[in-house]
Parts: sequence; C-alpha cells; structure tokens
Amino acid sequence: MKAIVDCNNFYCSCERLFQPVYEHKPVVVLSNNDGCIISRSDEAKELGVEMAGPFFMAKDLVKKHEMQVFSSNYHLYGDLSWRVMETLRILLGKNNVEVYSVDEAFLNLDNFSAEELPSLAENIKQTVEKWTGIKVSVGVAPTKVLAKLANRLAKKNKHKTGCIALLDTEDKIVDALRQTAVEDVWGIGRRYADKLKERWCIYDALQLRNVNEDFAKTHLGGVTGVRLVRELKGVPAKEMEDELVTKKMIATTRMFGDPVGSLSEIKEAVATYTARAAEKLRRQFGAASVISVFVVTKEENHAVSFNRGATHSNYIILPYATSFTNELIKPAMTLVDNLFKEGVLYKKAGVMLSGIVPDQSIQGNLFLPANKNNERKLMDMIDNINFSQRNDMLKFASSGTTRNWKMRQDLRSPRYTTRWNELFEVH
DNA sequence: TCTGGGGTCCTAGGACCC
DNA sequence: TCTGGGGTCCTAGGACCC
Repeated sequence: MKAIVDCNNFYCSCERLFQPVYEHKPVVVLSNNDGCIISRSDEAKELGVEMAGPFFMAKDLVKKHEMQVFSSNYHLYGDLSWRVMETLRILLGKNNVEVYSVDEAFLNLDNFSAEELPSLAENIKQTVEKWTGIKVSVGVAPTKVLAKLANRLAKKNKHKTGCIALLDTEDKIVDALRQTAVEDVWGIGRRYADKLKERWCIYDALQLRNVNEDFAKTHLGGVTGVRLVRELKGVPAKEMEDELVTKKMIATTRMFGDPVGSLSEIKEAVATYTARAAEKLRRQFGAASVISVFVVTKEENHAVSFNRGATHSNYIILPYATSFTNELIKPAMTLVDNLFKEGVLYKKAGVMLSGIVPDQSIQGNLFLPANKNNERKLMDMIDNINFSQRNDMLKFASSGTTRNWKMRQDLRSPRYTTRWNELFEVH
C-alpha cells in the first residue's frame, strides 16, 4: 500500500503558525509579484476566493471580508516543509518517503500489515502536527493515483474523516471513484477532462477506470494514460521514485515588477537569475552544458486576453559543462544582446540550464584551466554566505544594484525561521 | 491598470546514418 | 520513369503537476 501526506492549505498554515490571531480567519497567500492567489484558508475558500485567480479580481471580496493577505515567503515555507518531511523520514525511514512537492510526500507502507494501517495513518497525522504545528491529510490506497484520490476525499469531507481516508477494500475504492469527477483525477487536466466529457460522456473516475488501454493510449497521452488507468484499477504503475533528485533542467524566471525597456536593466535581471540558477545547479552537484535565455514582450494590444506577449529565446551550447556563475553569466549576456530590441518593452525574462551532468565530469576535460579548485571554493563560500545572511549579500557586479525590474512583494511576513534578525520572538 | 514560477514526461517529425 | 528499410538523435510542442 501507498500513502500520500499533504499539508492542508500549506502556505496559509505557515503564516498562521507565527500569527495565530489569523486562526479561523480568512487568509490568502499571493504568488510572486503579488499576481495570483496561490493558497487559501478554508474560510477564504468558503467565501468564494478562487484558486490561482488573479489577485486584482478578488480584491473587492478580500476587502469586504477583511481577509488577511500575504506575499509569498518562500524561506519560511521551505523551512517548514523540511521539518514536515524530516518528521515523515523519522517515522517511516527515509527510503520509504518520496518528497513530491513542497507540501506533499508519498509513503511506501509495504512494511505494514493491513490491520496496522488505520492506527499508522492516525499516528503520522498526529505526530506531524505535534512536531511541526502543520496540519496534514493522509490518503492510503494500493496505488499513488488512488492514494491521491483518497486524500482529496479526506480533505473534502474533513469533519467526517478527520482528514484521513483509507481505501483498502474494493467497495471503498468503487465508492470513492464514483464520488470523484473525472477532472479531479490526478493526471487529468482541463484539456483531457473536456475531451472525455464531450466526446465520450465520461464524467467520473469510475467510468474512466473502465476504459480499455488502447483508448487510454490514443487519447490520454500514450503510456502516461495507460499507467493512469492501471493505477485507477489498483495495479501499481507509478512506483516510488528515488529520493536523490537531480533535475534535468533548472530554470529561474520572473515577471518584472514593472515593464523594462533598457538593455542594461534586462542584463541585470538575467545576470541575477543566472546566479540563482547556478546556485541550484551547484546544490545538486551538477554542471550544465546548455544555457538558454528568453524574454517576453509586453504587448500593447489590450483587446486580447492575458498571457499574450511574444517569447523570444535562444541558447548556447557551452564548450564544457560548468557550474560557475561567472562562466554562465557571460554566455547569458551574449544571449541577451542578441535577443534585445531597442524600443520594445519587456515584462518577463528567464534563464534555463540544461544538459546537466554530474560535476565530477568536468575534471576529465583536458582543456580545463588549472585554477578550477579555487573557483569551486569561492562558489561554495558565496553560496554559504548568501544562505545564512541577507539574500544576495555577495553577488556578481553584473547583477546590478538599481533593480527597477525587481518583483513586488508588499505584504511579506518576516522570515521567522531562517534569518537571525527576523526570528520569531517570545516576550 | 494589475494574471507565478517552477518542473516532468511523452510524441511526432525532421535530419542524418548505413 | 524509377527512388529501401531500419535505426538513432534531436527538437518543438503538448499535456500534466504543484
């Protein structure tokens, strides 16, 4: 059996942990640039705040009900996430925990008997809550897809389930499938859901489970669809993944706080993003052999819906894989020079690193300059200082200091757990 | 006026090779 | 006028996730 543990309204819960006055009050957390709503407390959901909706459209509702609004505070969420995951690793052994996202983890429960599962689920929930202050929901089932489905129902019927759902019999599984709309199945997005309903009258998960594999293969994304249907039938097709995450692509991209029209400002932004991406790269001991940069223009045509704006991108294949910020910034600047057009306003830019290989491989390159070790030490030092001190205390000159492009974050709470001067104080 | 920032996997089709 | 068959590698694009 497998389980998924999912933190309830994670970002909102993190904020409330340090400001308990907002317990039982409607709370929302915004995306970067204060653009969208990305987390809502139960109270905010009940008042009709939409998930991932643009903040400006919800502003009236927010004001009317005096909801508390936070800009996102990723230092805080990242640290609390680590505490939750560490608790799970202690309870189940680290080989049985697969961190799936900042607020979710899959658990392998094969070491437990069927009779043990109910009390185990309860124990997991209670312990995480006691140790971290974060409330979680637990879904247990034979496969990951069914566990996700169980978890969703547990959360939805909170008062009846106590946020725990166990699908351990065929009857329970069928019942759960029947209660789940096809668009709420993990792996079915808007596109597939519309198609399934309109063309084949498939409305719930039970109907979806009964399609044959050829159908899934042709209409639901090939083998991905086949796996999905198998999982719904209770046949594991998505196994636990190795915890050692080495990303195949690393991206740092941002909308600008305000549109930017000057080459120097775009370069500053892209240099900063490159430095950030290189940091992520070094954290997984990788080196990248391809760097690409993209910019998105701000269109003046207001007639069309949002998200317009042409994307221009280009890439450079590096002579050898590297993780050094300075070696990545140089090609990034070349790319910006090529992409930039005078007189055009830009609203977003980004850097992507790919062709990622283990860092050791660079040692094998005969053409490598001899002073690499010193650079590596310098990089480690910069990473450590930046992590423990104020953000970007040490940065490369090309990252600039003017920052007109910097994102808006007007309502961010203190970084209670990761910055000495912002520590939570008890008086 | 204002709509995030990451990621993954898969497929089709073109280029190229023998 | 006729124009193989099999394979690999790469990229773009589509779909999904949180």
